Amino acid sequence: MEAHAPGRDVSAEVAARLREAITSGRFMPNERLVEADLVTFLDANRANVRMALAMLDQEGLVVREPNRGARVRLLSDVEAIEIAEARRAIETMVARQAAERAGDDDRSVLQGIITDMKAAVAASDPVTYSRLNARLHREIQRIAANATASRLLQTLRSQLVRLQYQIALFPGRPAQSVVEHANIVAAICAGDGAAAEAAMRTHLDQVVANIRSAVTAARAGML
Amino acid sequence: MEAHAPGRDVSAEVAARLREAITSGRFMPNERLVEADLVTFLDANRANVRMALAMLDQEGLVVREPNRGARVRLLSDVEAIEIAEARRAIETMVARQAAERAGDDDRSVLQGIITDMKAAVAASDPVTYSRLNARLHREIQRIAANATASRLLQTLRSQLVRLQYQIALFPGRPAQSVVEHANIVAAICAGDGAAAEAAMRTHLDQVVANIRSAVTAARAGML
DNA sequence: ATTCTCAATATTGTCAACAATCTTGAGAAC
DNA sequence: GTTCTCAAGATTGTTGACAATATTGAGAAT
Repeated sequence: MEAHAPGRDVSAEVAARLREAITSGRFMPNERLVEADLVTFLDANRANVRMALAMLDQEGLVVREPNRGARVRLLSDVEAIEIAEARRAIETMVARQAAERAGDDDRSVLQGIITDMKAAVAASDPVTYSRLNARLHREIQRIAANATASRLLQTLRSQLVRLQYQIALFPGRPAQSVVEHANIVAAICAGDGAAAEAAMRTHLDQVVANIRSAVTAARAGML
Repeated sequence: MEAHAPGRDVSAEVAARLREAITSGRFMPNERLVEADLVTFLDANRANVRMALAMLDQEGLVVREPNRGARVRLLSDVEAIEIAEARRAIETMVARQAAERAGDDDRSVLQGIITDMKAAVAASDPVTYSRLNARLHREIQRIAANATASRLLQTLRSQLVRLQYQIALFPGRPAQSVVEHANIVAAICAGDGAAAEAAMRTHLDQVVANIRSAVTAARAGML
């Protein structure tokens, strides 16, 4: 009857490590993921590696072909845009729910992030800004308290990390983005669900447009 | 250099069979999924059964606990509603895209389904109606040509099949539903994306409301 | 030089045995 | 009668060997 150690699910943990490796760029898109190599890299046995690959396949981060192994999934242009559009559809709903459910402490957290964002923009610090950006979206999800939506958003976003990086570095993008974020926070703090949804949509319209630019730039061989 | 048989992925196929078994009600929510039993039921080896369970866990149809095996996931009330809300967010977008992309042949297909729906309602045939309902939503997805959204919708809907059944049998529901569907189709055929999105939202607002009723009814022990 | 063949290698897929953990039920202790 | 103990059985987790398939590269044929 002891407090029993977590008893973590090994294959899920292996999958988490592999996910992190892929999203952090340790493996490139289309790169082969050879099971034997992953066994040593992830410090796991082959059965768990295979299960992890199956999960990440289901998740859309990896593609498997029978008898030919797994590769990091390479997104086509249209897939990248589709994913960004799906994210927009879900996250606008989340913004509305956050506005309906935010408490006083939640509001001050959000406003604090906006303050830090403005400082980061003033200091021309895109790395810090990118981190605050991620944190703001996470906080909004937490406030919305919609676990299903959060799960969907996490998988959608993990498929786009590489592009997100490039977008955050678009010249002038943070300066514009911080205004959009401030509008979202203002609407949430006012408890105005419709306004929060609209502000989030405006923001994510920009993100979708930027991804369109990014993929056409990539197609033109500029990356 | 021959045309090489598909070379189907066995674990994916096993997962598909198990998914079908769960969504069709062969296994009840919370029912234990013992690996040895699944080996005989699915005619597969344990390695593939375990991979299938991992995939369906990732998909949200199954829950696994370390050293305690897998069960059919039992949705809580809030989870069921969250899933319906997420579906609404995605499918309204799909309706808009379908309106923007529908061709003449697409329009006639959709209108044909509406005609059949009216006939099914007139004949008080909820089973046929339910089938047409599923078919209409599938056709709209096909027309929208958004593979990512279709994939998300498929997994979301698979988690709700049991509830969907009950809702289709709500007295008077088909008669109301057919009007909503006709409005969606009219907007799509008119190429009016905004109207299609609004009509789909109206329709799915009803679905969400019905799921709220269904879960509260279930909680009251009426099912 | 190019293409073809095919054996050697690399890699994935399957399987069964074993280990680790959990669950059950009969009997002991109270 | 109820609770506790713990051994037997049931189930999940891990490992290694083997089979099946794909890839590679050197040499043959043209």
